[in-house]
Amino acid sequence: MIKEAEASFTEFLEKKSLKLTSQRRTILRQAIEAQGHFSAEKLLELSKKKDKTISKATVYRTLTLLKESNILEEQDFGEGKKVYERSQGRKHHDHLVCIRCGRIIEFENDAIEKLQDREATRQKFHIVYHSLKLFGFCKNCS
Amino acid sequence: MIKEAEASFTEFLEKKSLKLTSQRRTILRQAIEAQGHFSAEKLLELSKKKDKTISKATVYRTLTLLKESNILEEQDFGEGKKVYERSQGRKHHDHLVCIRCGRIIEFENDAIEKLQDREATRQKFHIVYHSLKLFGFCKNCS
DNA sequence: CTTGATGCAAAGTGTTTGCAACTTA
DNA sequence: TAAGTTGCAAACACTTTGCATCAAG
Repeated sequence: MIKEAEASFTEFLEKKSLKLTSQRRTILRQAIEAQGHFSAEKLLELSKKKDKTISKATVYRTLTLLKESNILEEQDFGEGKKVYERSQGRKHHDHLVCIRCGRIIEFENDAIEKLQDREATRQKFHIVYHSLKLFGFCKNCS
Repeated sequence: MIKEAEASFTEFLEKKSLKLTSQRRTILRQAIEAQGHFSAEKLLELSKKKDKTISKATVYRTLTLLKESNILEEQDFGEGKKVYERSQGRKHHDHLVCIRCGRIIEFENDAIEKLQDREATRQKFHIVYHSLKLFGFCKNCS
């Protein structure tokens, strides 16, 4: 998983004549190893544990590259900050967000996707990406 | 439309022992008269035209009340700021967002909603509200 | 005349940027 | 050794808050 991510990040960087620095490698590893959704702040904290000189600025700059290279996907659950999740090698999915405990449940639903495409066609709209979030109470919080 | 909104805002305020000030009335009117989606900044600008003493703080504080009273709905299209739209007396709808020209198209799709409910049931999740946004190119921008 | 509301400016939050020093290819 | 990268702190954009003053009920 790390290997795969490093390979595609390296390729991405080379294609853009950018450099693979030790900071970028560290941040990438922490991002891939982090499970679930994490914020930029969390990623900085994790990265600092491996290399205490890594700065906030570098984390934000690297996050931009990781998004561009489709290794990470950015999500906004309306908590005032963005969160990230690994996307490379994973299927597309949407989210249920518990507004009491903050738990996030992922789901895949092809039928919904199909209807979205149909709706877009009806509107002569070309979908590039979408975001579906269902907010409410999870089974523990109901 | 204004009458209806003023009536329910008044009722909301009374229920909470809050006061209907001239500023709140002005901001409410501008919010209802504004068409489409508008930002806090835009609402401040509109409100200042009617009463130049109205402050940014009051607009933000009033927006909170207008959301709580279900007169406005908050949307985040990922442009870095929140936007608002009138919700009272309107049907629920979702959005297509053009990532080139910024155009926002509303649509209603009961079939999608039904599938969302079914998915939630499957996950033993109780939906309170949801957000579905399809990002891409509108017919003029394709 | 009590309680809540206002305007102001300052503080907050998450994120971005200018720049001189420093690495990578 | 040229070109991109870093850490730092300052700048940013949007939103919230503390407080003395003001107004609605």
